[in-house]
Order: sequence, then structure tokens, then C-alpha cells
Amino acid sequence: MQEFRIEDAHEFVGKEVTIKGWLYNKRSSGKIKFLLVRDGSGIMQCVVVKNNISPEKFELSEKIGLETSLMVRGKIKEEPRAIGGYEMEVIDFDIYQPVYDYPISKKEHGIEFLMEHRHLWIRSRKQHAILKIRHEIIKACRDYFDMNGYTLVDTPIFTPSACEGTTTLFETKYFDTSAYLTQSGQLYNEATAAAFGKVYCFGPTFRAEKSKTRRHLMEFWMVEPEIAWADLNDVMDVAEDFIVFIVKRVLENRKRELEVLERDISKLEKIEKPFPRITYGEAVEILKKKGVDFKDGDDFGGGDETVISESFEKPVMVHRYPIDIKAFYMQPDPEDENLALCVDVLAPEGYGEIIGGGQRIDDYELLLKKIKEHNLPVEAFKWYLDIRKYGTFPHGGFGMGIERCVAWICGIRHVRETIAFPRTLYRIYP
RNA sequence: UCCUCGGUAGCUCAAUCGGUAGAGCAGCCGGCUGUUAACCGGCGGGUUGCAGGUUCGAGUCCUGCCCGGGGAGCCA
Repeated sequence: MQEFRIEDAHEFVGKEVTIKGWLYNKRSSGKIKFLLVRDGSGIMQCVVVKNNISPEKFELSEKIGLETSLMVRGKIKEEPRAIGGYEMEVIDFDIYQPVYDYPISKKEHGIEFLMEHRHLWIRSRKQHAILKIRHEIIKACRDYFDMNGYTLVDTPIFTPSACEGTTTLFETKYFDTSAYLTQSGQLYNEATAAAFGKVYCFGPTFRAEKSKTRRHLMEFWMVEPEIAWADLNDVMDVAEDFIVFIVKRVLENRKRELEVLERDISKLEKIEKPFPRITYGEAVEILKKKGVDFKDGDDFGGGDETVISESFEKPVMVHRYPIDIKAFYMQPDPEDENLALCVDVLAPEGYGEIIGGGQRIDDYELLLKKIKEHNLPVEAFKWYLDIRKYGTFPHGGFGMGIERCVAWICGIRHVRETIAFPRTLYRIYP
């Protein structure tokens, strides 16, 4: 069966086809009606003229409401006045299910109402565009690592202990004991990197922090490469190359969606190598120069990140944070033991941290000491210490939060629109 | 967890000092052969989040609770 999809309309000019889809919008002008039908791939203006169709069907076309599911048969022609540049002269149509009371109207809605109807909201044009771009970004992530010698090794969702002791975990029953939902695949990636050299994992991660900002979700997706024999500079090189690749891909393949979102494409076109690389100390200088009240040695807050990133047109890599504010596995800088060999990548336009990573401790004794200093249970990290016991190796990697990356590339304010069904602090429906 | 703002028609909002709850859109009826969130005319539509309290009288003031938005901390 040859399927017709609206996005392929240009191949069907002059031909008779059938669209299976949903009524997206309709306009009427007496004896001529414009049905805007969407099929998931695009929107087609279907023109129903009174004299060209049975009187019953003409009357029916007046009555059906938005999101009625239907099959429309007609001939495709070029038409500059229609969105997409093509329209269909309708010969006949059949209703699969008539709808008269679709809750989302063409006019404005509040965010609470839209989130309550998220399962329907994703049908609308902007949400559709965002999720198409999300797909493109995810595909680009996979392609980048697949093409560069990385092996995808999935890490577990159920974990026996915290990867990073500080943050809150979602606890769940695991038969007679309890388990936690993963916060990161990194520690497991370090084990698989010793088996495969270059690896990545890609999956959902869960944080039970009661965060309630436009940059936070309880459940979010993260892609995490881990590279054997890499130092901090190697990690930064990969992160930079990776981001450039993703942005280029979206610009190549999703221009139409970016237009729907009214994204300023010129800002994305500037994303090229090299990215600025500054130390934590230099970032603090920027804050102080701009009059931000900042205590040296603290971690950056969301507002601080915005101020720093707004000083650059490209993503900025901030490296060598004070080791005290970072996770236990961070390799100290040999030139200053108080600094960690880590990097955060801050997206431009105030989108904040999209990547966090660095070089991991590869010395057994030092790692053991750090685990104890952070009051973590040594027993639970026995397997992790084994990686340093049996053929240890310098290594590093990073994690990129998909939702923040999508929000930045799409130019939308809040991460909740970058995933089909966001899990936010006070909403787990639908 | 803390700070802050809000909850009124299906939706988005208004309602002066505490004094008869109102508009746009959607819906319904009618008109229009090129509309672009189409347009024009007409019509219906309310447990003011919940429970108490103050008052002659509460959408409005007070107390508690519920739900949500924005932010902080923490983080991707």
C-alpha cells in the first residue's frame, strides 16, 4: 500500500491521494470551505467546494469540529496561498469519528489548562515542532557517538545506591529490599569504558529534588559518553565537537520546525568551534565585573549562569571549579589540589548548564579517601573501586541533559515543553 | 522546604470603598466562492477552588485547607 504523507505532497502534484488524519482547523466562506487537515507529518489545506461534492457531505463538513478524525480524498495542486505551498481539491471525504467539543481552542490558554491537556496539546503546531526537533537532537546524539567509535552500553535504571550522595533519590521497593531510580549512568559507564574504550549511555534519569524552576524536571533524559585514556582537555574537545554537530544537524533537517517556533536561526548559525574556555576563577571575575554579589568558592546559581553565558555568543566552557563543591569522583588538578578537573558547558542566551563532566579519579587510594571524606558507604562502592584496582586508566566523560539542550535550540523558555509528558514537582498527570 | 503570585462562564480575563457577577473567544442559529487564529449579525451560558468566620450584606475582609504559576536552594 502506498501511503501518502502530507510532507511528501510535492511528489504528488496533479495526483489523486487520500489523507488520513485529523481536522486541525477550518474556515468557511459560504459555498467554499477550507479544511486544514493534519496527518502527523504536516498540515494540508483541503478545499471543499459546494458544487464539487454531494450536498450531504457539504453540510457535514460545516458541522464537524476540530480534531475530528477523517479520510479525505482529492487532487494535490500547488497553491502559494496555502500553508506548505500545496492544497487539495477535495473529491470526497469520510468521517471516522466526529468531534464537536475539542477542549483546546484556537485562542489563548493558560499553562495550567494546557498541562492538564498535555495529551492533546502535543497535537498543536508548536508542540509538534518542538518534539520533532527533540527527535532530531536525540538522533544526532546517537549518530555522533556511533560514527565516532563509541559503543552504546545501557546502564541500569534501578540502582542500589546514590551515584552522587548529595541529591535526593526516588526510592522504590525491590522485593525484600529497596532500590533507587538512577540519577546518572556515569559510574557504570566508567566500568564499561574499561571494557569497550569509548562508550555512551542514553536514558531517563530521576531526581527527587523539589526543584520548581523552568530548568527542572523530576524525570529527564541524559546522554553520557565516557572515554578511556581521556583527560579534561579531551573531554572538552568532544563536548564542543558534539554540540556543534547537533546544532548543525537541526539547522540542516529541521529548518521548518525552527520557523514554526520563530527561532532566531542566526544565533544558532554562530555555534562553531572553538568555544570559549574559561576557568571558574575567570567566571567569578565576570560576575564581579558585572556587579553580581557572589561569594568566592560557591557554586553558580541559575542567575549567575545566565550572567556568565550572556557574555558570549557561543556555549562557554567553565572549567576547574573548587573541588569542595563538586562530586567525590572528580580528579584534582595536579597544579592546584583545591580545583577539580571538571567542566560545565553553559548554553548561550541564558539557558544555563547543558553539560557537566570532567576527568575522574583513577587512583585507588585517592578515590577510597574521597569516598570516606564524603561519608559514603565504602561497601556499596566496592565494584566502583575495583575499576581502579584492576587496570586503572585515566578517563573522563560528560552528561548532557536533553531537555535543556532542546529548550536552548528551540528557543523556548521552559523545559516542560521539550518532552511529551513532563514530570514536574506538582504534576504527574497525564 | 522557603519566598512570592494566583484560583470568577468551556477558555482568557474584568468586577472601584464590602452593595444587582461582566466582556472577548469558544458553542448554537443565520449570512458569505479564496479563507489564513477568516469575517459580519443574533442567542444561550455562573455552587466566584473547599470549609468556617466577621457583616444588614462577601467574588472582595479574616482563619485553615486544597490546587496551580513564578522563583530560591540543588542540579542537567
